[in-house]
Amino acid sequence: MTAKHETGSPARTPLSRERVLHAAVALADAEGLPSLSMRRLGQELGVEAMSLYNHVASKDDVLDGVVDLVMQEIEVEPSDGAGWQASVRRSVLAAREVLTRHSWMPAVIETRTTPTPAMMAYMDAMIGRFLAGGFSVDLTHHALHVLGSRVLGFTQELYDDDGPASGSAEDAMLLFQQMASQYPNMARMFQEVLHDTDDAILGDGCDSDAEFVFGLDLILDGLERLRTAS
Amino acid sequence: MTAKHETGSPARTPLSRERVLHAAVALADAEGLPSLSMRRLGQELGVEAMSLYNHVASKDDVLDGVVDLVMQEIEVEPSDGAGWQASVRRSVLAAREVLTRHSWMPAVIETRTTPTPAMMAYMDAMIGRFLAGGFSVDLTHHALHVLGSRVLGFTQELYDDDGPASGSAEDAMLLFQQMASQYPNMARMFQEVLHDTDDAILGDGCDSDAEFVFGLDLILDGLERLRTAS
DNA sequence: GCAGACATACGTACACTGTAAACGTACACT
DNA sequence: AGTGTACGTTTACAGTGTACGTATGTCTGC
Repeated sequence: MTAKHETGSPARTPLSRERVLHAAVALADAEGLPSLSMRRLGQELGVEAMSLYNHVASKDDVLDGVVDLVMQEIEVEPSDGAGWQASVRRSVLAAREVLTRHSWMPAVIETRTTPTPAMMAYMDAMIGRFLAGGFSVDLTHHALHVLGSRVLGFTQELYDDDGPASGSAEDAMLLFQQMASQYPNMARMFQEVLHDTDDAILGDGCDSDAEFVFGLDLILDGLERLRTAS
Repeated sequence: MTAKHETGSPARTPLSRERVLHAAVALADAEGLPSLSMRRLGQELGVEAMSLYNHVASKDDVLDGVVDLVMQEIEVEPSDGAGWQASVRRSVLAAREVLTRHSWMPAVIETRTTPTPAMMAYMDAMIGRFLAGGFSVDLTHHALHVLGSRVLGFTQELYDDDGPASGSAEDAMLLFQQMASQYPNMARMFQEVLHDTDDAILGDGCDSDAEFVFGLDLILDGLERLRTAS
């Protein structure tokens, strides 16, 4: 009996994944992360909450999409010949600028378990900058850990473990080759790092305690140098 | 009609704030942060959820208390004469050890807005180590920002703003004097930093963008040194 | 010993959350 | 014209934090 089928309806633009995600970003920007609920989001789009599920799989899916969308705002300029340091610096600051603009992002990212394509692309570009700058793969790996919280403005320790038995060896190999084509630098680093440590594919192949100490000492040494210089 | 008033009840130990908080830590340790709900917590204590509210003000209060409790686990040994670097290092690693043991802590801390006493004490001791090691107040201030995510294993950017008009100038002064007695090093740093910048009491008196760049460059310089050394 | 007072635990209720299932409608293709 | 599919709605459920009113202790003054 809800028959309000006025022919010549106001031609509302149909929902779509993109529209949902954009609305989600806008909502979080405007009213904060807690306001980003499915009902509120639907309301924002003039639609019932459950309708969203025709375009996104779940709220987690929304959050993943939102993260990816925002990460794409970080423009990754090619590294000109001005040296790795300037290049990395600009890139990190670009990321910070975007994440500062969407101040709720760090909190969201920390809840995500799998990195999104845009994050992978960002990391791959970052790794490329270090390698092009004359860093060994090993030192590049360390560098990423040290920058850690700085690269994206939060502690990441991402891809902690991809799940203990999340796939067979063949699956992993396939995934790796697929990754290699899209994220060559990342693939190269993984390959080398995994080769060094005798760990199996399980485990991300780096000792997080050791990485922490490495970064800590790098910072402490830098501070000591500043102290004696003053 | 639920009259089961058996005199000689099993003498259950009465609830208390301490008991609630300890149970909360144990629960989060055992079953993860999402399991830490008021109902579940009451269940763990053999009590209904609402009964907890006789001893804690809210769930936020529980989380604050839990953070403080865990922070107290970090033993802050006095700095022996082995140099500031060793002292700070041990202290940071001690914090990391505790936070690793309670892996849900970083997530909780990020949700807190006001630092707890135990966190203040930890920071005060840390500042003291730098000052005793010959750092200027200014460099100490920078150092804290650089260590940032390292000190406690997460990005803090704490005390963003204590609220724009959260108190009069006299209130702020009183609060400050109270703080000065308990956290002398912190008070000293605040005083000097606030004095340098011409900002009013409002605003934490440090340019977070500048601090970010300072830390970033310190790290990049350290990496460059490692690169040329290899 | 007993009455009243007070702290505390309980049950209920409300406004939220995400989302599973069933339902209706409107358009596209055969 | 018939049919299938896409998509929005409705309803419902199991959670969450917590405000309110009631019942049960336990302790104190007479």
